[in-house]
Amino acid sequence: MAAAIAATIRKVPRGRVSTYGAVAKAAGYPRCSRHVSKVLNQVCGLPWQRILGSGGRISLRDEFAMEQRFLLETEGVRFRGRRVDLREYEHRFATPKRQRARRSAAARKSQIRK
DNA sequence: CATCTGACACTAT
DNA sequence: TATAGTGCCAGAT
Repeated sequence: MAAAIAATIRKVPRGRVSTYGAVAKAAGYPRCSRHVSKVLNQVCGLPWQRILGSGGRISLRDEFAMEQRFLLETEGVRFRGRRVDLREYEHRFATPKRQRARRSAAARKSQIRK
């Protein structure tokens, strides 16, 4: 799985970005956004700067966030304040086909919520 | 095998 | 819109 995630991340072309959730989903693990972060942190050789939080937010510490932002701008990605225009830069992964048990996440949730 | 952890996502304030 | 709290999954320890 870690490999799948890493591979997915590697698919993001230069000048493009993606989000943890999107990567996780594309890799076939819809709810494992957190693992994406772990993979990024452990696996070397990944375009980590192209992975952002939901909505294009940077979840890194200021120093690293600055670094990431710099790198991305170098690749041609423009920032809108503290965020990135995902509308334009979010990379669209090919159909994963592995659409894993998306179960009734919503159902389960609503059951708990109300 | 049991617990802790993580660069998150999502909802409610 | 920004901040805080809660849920989640699988890898590491």
